[in-house]
Amino acid sequence: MRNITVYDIAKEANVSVATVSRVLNDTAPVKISTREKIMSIINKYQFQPNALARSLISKSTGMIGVILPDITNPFFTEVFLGAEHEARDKGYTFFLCNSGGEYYRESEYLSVLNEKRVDGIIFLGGRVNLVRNKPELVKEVAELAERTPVVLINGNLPKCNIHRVVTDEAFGAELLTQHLIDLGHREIAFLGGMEHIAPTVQKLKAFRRKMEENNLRVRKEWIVYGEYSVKSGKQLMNRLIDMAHRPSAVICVNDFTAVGAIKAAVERGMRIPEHISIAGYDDTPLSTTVIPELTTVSQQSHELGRQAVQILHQLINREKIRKLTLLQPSLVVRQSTGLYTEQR
Amino acid sequence: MRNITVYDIAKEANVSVATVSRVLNDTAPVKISTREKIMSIINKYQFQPNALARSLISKSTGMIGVILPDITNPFFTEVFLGAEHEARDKGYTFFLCNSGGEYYRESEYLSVLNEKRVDGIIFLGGRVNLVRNKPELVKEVAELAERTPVVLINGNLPKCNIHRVVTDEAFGAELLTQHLIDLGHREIAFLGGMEHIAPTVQKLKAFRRKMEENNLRVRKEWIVYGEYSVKSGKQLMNRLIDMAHRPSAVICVNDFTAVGAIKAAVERGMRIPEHISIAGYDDTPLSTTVIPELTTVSQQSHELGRQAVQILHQLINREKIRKLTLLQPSLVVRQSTGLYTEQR
DNA sequence: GTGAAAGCGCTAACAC
DNA sequence: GTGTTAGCGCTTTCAC
Repeated sequence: MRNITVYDIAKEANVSVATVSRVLNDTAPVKISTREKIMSIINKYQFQPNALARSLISKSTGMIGVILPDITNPFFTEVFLGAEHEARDKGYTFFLCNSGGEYYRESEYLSVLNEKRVDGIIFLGGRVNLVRNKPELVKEVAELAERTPVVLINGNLPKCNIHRVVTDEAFGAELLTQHLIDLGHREIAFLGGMEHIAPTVQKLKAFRRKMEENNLRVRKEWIVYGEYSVKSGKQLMNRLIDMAHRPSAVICVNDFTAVGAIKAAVERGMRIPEHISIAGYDDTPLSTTVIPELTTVSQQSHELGRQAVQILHQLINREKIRKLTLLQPSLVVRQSTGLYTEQR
Repeated sequence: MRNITVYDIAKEANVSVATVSRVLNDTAPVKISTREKIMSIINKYQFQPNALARSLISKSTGMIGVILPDITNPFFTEVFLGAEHEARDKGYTFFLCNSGGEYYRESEYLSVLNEKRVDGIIFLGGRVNLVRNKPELVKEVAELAERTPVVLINGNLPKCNIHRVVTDEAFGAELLTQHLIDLGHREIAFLGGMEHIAPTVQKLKAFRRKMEENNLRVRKEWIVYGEYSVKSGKQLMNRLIDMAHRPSAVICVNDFTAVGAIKAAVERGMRIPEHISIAGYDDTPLSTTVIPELTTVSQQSHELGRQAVQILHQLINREKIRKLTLLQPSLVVRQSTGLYTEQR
């Protein structure tokens, strides 16, 4: 069965395709009787105009591409939800591109999104989180950004001047550090994350600064790099526990890592926060799921997504808009951090 | 700056658009020297053919729509990952449609996916999980399925004969029930889920059957409906704990609910599994994150997604393929269930 | 109010 | 091997 088109509708209604198009788009007055006739035929066949053909002319697809490293991480999932929420009444739909953080897959997706002529792109993780980037990787995005609106979430690309919406991750880390210091902790460790990933570096730097400000020493063996997973958090925490001298508090690079750390500590018979305070970062749903509930920093993930779409929308409509949107993170104190005690 | 097209390439290379198209698609031999000339111009301008125009002709977009109720639930996220994995080398990309389980939004998405002429649709949750469905809701999907390949995951639509890939949820519930009985439990409760949702009904029925088989009584106040969230699990468990007579084991409708149940029990000073055994369903990443780790049933979520894409792919290529693909769930015993003890 | 026809960017006969 | 041309399904001037 051939697909039904405006021509079929026009023919059956004894009008021209132009008229059908007019009622479809309400783009010019049509005599009420002919409009009704056309509508009834449209309904009869459940006719829906081919969006491809429309987009070819209108040069807009109503599609937004989202490139993110890991759909399995609730942080990204929350960002997506925020984006989706904002996009609802604006009529956008989403291409979800799960890059796994691999650059070649990011490149592939960039290219696909371009071919499919998405109206805009939201980019998270992977190359936009690199401390020092490869020129080719940057160039790919920069060139695409000249044709298609792109916004980076919690990331950056050198010399690119691409629109960004970011939370001040350093500030979040400062909040956390100060919180622990206020609780009386003087020996604090930093767990997880990779040395070449910008958000990690920023947090770590802020942590160090805050410690210094308070005349507290940061032991270098208490800065342990790893990944961003529960598994990694567990391993790293075990390493920490095995040390002759343990910290009384631990800041983890994200909630996943913190949960892993808690698991390791509990398995080794420690009580949290009595024996050790553990803090996460991101305030994912996971943080209220775990026992004890996690003290963490809210990145306003939902809001990040919302704002990104809002900016994209303005960009698509050729409105001028500030390049940088900064959101303030906030400390969320729950049960996994407590007053420093001798009891270790 | 106007968009660059095959015409621009053709002009600069002193050939016709047909030749450009030929090198683009490798659809006919082209003299090597002209091919090279064309390629160099393509590279020079970073030309990428407009997929919209291509799709208009080829009648295939390489896009698959995924409608699911909650991107925040790791079960769906794992299914998506499986789908994405299978789709990689097949060249599909995904429209992610988060319905929130609301029928009107499902309808909207169905309509959008149709207009955008996706090559196939994967449908999870919402209306395909209803015990008794509304004809309009069914009709929408059925009609679309005549034009576009559709596969349902863990769902069904009456009289529709749409392709489905499902896990045998009843069998999973039986495994779980038997497991608890084998541990010596005789008083078991069922927590969470809604009365009109098919997967829940199936599990519950299987639970009852298995109990009967073992001459065990199912108290009706121990079957408590609710939702599928951590919060709901917590509430329901608290209700159970408040009862004069408590069960020694609890089967939860999904992992979220089980985690909530664990939280409630722990907060009330109970130890798991010493005081009460708690089991989940789905084997989401959450189940290894919680303390104690969750005994649960694996739905093979990743495989569900993989198979769905595989079937879609065959459907798209007009291959004949069985309507029903059944996956066997498997019991995953971890720490949250244990031998029945008097200690309560 | 309505129709004829051009054109969006591409592919695929068909001709040479 | 390569060019001409007719669509794919729609929107949009420009006439009338």
